[in-house]
Amino acid sequence: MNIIIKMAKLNLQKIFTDFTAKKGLKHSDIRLKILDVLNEGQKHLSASELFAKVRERYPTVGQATVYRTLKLLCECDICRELRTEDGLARYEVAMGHEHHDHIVCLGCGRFEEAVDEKIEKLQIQLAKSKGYSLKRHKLMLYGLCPKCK
Amino acid sequence: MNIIIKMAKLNLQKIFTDFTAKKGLKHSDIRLKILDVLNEGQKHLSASELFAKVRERYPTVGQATVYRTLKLLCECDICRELRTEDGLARYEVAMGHEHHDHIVCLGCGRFEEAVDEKIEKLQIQLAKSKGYSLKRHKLMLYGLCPKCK
DNA sequence: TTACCTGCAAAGAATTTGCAGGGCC
DNA sequence: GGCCCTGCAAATTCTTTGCAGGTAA
Repeated sequence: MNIIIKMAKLNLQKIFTDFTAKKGLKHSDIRLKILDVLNEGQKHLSASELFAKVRERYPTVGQATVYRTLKLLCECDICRELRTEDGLARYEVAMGHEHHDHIVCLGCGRFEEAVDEKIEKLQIQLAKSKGYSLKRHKLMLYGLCPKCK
Repeated sequence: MNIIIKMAKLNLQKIFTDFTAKKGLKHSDIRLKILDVLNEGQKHLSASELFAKVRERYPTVGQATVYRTLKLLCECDICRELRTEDGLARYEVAMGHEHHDHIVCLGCGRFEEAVDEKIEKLQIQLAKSKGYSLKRHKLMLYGLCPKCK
């Protein structure tokens, strides 16, 4: 394993462990395993997809544990939840990655990341003009990709 | 009823009727009633909230019909579906209203509309830079409102 | 020992589907 | 008359909860 990935992984594990400890929870290997699988796998996994991947490697893990762990991971901002149009909650590791938004092809369902600094800044101003202090945002762009146009 | 609202209502009804006719569906008063209730009520109703409102006025309507009608209304772009963080699908009449995005207070849950022309334009460019032609987008801003700051 | 952790199964919640009677064209 | 429409209830799907045995501290 690439040394940088390994360090990132250890780092996330430490952040997670510290978070659960501070919350008064006990140490759990299974939670860390679930974090690993989420971190190594493809992005935008739904809970049940993640559950399937976890089961491949750790066949005894129950799906309630996966749901409970995802909740904790979101609570400490290691991971974030996307609500897609299919109504499923999807998850991605957010910490240690640059912030990004998403662009989805309406033709083939292809899903990629996108970000524009100017838009980010304007969002802060827009919130401010309404009297809000912006904490975060979600932007989804829907269109047709080069192949589907 | 204000004459302008009345005309807008008739207009939406006509668009909807034309759409269902073109789709080979038959005329249905109930669908139009559901559209009216959605159009007159407060924004961002969930399917079950809409169902409750419809039932107040038309006690025999089944909730399956409300769900089916919402699907149709979204298909023809009269209404749009918002996926909020609570996992519920919420609906608002989009046609005949200016496009807008939403800003949500993380403190009290307050929900208002927001829009910025520059952001809109930059989104189109951002999509273009990825090779996509933008059809639509969803932007949600999360922050603290003046009262909750 | 006290609480948390976990898998399992059951419960819940939101939404969809099947069906049978009724209505539009 | 044929096909769509509708309410009802059952089925599905995703997610949460309760429980009983196990485990960290």
